[in-house]
Amino acid sequence: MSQKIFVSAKEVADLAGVSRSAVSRTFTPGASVSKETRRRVMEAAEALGYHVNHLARGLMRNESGIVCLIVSEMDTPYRASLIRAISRHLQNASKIAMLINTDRSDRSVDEALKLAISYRADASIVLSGMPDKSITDLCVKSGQRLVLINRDEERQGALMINLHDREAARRGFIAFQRAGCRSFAFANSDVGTPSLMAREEGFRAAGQEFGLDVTVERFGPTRYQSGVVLAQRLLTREVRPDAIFCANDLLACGVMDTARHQFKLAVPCDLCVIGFDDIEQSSWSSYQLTTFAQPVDRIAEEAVSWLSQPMTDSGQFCRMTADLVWRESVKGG
Amino acid sequence: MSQKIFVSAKEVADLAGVSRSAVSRTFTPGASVSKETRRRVMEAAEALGYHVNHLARGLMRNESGIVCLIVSEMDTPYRASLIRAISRHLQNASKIAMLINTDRSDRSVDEALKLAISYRADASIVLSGMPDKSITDLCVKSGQRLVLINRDEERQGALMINLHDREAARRGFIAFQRAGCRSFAFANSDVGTPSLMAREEGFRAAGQEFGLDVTVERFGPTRYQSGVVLAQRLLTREVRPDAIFCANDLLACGVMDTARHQFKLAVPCDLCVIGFDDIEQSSWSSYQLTTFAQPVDRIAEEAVSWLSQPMTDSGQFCRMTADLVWRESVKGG
DNA sequence: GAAACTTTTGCACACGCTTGCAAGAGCGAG
DNA sequence: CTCGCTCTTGCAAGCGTGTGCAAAAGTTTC
Repeated sequence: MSQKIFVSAKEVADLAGVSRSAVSRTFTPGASVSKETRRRVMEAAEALGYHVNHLARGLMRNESGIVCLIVSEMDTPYRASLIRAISRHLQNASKIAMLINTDRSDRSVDEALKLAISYRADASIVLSGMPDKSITDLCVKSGQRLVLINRDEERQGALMINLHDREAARRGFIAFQRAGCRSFAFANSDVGTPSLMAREEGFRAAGQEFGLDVTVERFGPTRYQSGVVLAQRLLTREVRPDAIFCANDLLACGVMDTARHQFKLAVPCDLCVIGFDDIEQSSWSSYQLTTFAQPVDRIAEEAVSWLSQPMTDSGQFCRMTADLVWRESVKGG
Repeated sequence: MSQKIFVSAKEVADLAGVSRSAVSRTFTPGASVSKETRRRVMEAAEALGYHVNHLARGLMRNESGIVCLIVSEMDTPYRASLIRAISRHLQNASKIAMLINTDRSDRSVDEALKLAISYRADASIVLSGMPDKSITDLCVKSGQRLVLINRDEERQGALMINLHDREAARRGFIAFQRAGCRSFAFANSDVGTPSLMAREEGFRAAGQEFGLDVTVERFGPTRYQSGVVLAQRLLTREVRPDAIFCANDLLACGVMDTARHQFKLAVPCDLCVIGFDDIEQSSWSSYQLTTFAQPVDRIAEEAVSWLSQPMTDSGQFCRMTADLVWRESVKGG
């Protein structure tokens, strides 16, 4: 191990000819220091390359400034853009994001939260998986803030951010109807994430409401390749759907590509497609996918601003609506 | 501010009826504790929900376990997958990733490194921008490890990971020639990142080597939309290129889409395209892009494993080769 | 049973910082 | 000059750990 030799407040104090407290106060907003002392301290700090040790500060203040982001498959477009938005908002709030990768297993979300506790994170934001209740209770009991995004299960003391998934799916169904579609399908992954299931149920319920059949197909993880398989299954049915609602844009891209290249179908003429998330690729001219946009920036803003609000004992729900972005994958926008 | 009340080693010690040192040793691998004491400590810790305070431990050991990832535009596919790979390798090495977003300005890379120092990070990995020499010197002097990925500028005491960009570009040129192309172009962004410029120069040099003209166009950030503009400029030239090497896959996607949809060109018949990075989208059937693959996982592995190796004074270079992934965007792979 | 040795344990200090407290410095009013 | 006031400053305690040191406990050997 390399010997680290960071410069400490003591050294700055010695060089500036003041006490350690003085340099501490210089770097503490709102503390009482004279103009002159501050100048000398800053000068000495600059010369030595001094930077306050946030670890020690966190230890004293009982507030580390660290916020853990717990996420799997973080290279997925939607996840990546959410991470980006959150990290930006955190930095604006003078906090810092710690990234915990939970790719390995579902249990690893619990491990992640323990890590968050170990680093005395001020808060944790969970984007993937669902932690065990005993762990979230421990977090909350320890005074950590906890935000669950698209998890849709109640946890005491946490903020739960969700979308109106069911209602969005219903709006999607109606859009298909307006476009003159007659045979409706829902393409889902088989991971069973609450928000994905809510979309499926919403779409199904809409079918029931209008007395129309909905075929549902589920397969694999929520990725492009699953979309390929789903399209192959759906488009070889005896009655071929002319409308497919995909649980997410990645699936939709796979579905569209397969419909076009393998089945030689034209979108939207032969097949209408709607997705969910509004990832960047959906706007590319190969797709021009009509989709529901996740309000990524608002989610990030809501999550971060909640972190600095006074704690309430009960859990708090925050439901946002996903706006439908009209492009070319549905007839007659 | 919420009052945080984490349980400390003292409380565990009291409950277990041992000294505080005992519990400290229980959680220190290789320390001397009897089987019996360890059991009682673990029991008490479990009951109270105790977790070692990594902040305090870092303070004592002078080793925080934190590694800063300094990156802008982290929702870009290549960046996102690199971040994912690095975070996974870090966790395997019992370290934790701190994510610093430098979207705002180039100066903010320096700010990011100062933040890394403040949190006494064991190391920083720079994926975007180029920090000022005075800052990197301070990092190294403080005993921090520093990894620069695709930055291609020497820094004392740092590990610099780069690809053989020029050579790859040359191989690309030859592939175009074999495919029977006659009019060569290079599509670049105008951000001037060293690795992007190296690819451009390599391609240019190859043209010179074979006595063939290369037209170069630069525009905007390194994104899809810039690819659209670049295609529009290149494909309206009096002599239309039939081979375009794109500095990266995102540009290539924009170029391909525009060539096909706006100019009604067939790829690869009318136009051959090569990209760089091998992002996921390149394998989607709408693109089937022939491209040079960044060895993302090897980069991450190399970076992380270097962190635990003894420090050398001089900088260290690590050059990897990008393998050409043959798909359908060049004739006759 | 005692000596020689190993293993375990508690004490106390150190890490770098914040902050309450009381003493000091400056200053205008009387 | 002295009193009372405000603004600064240093002292020292404390945050939750790790670890060297010496004492205590346990184990082996003769």
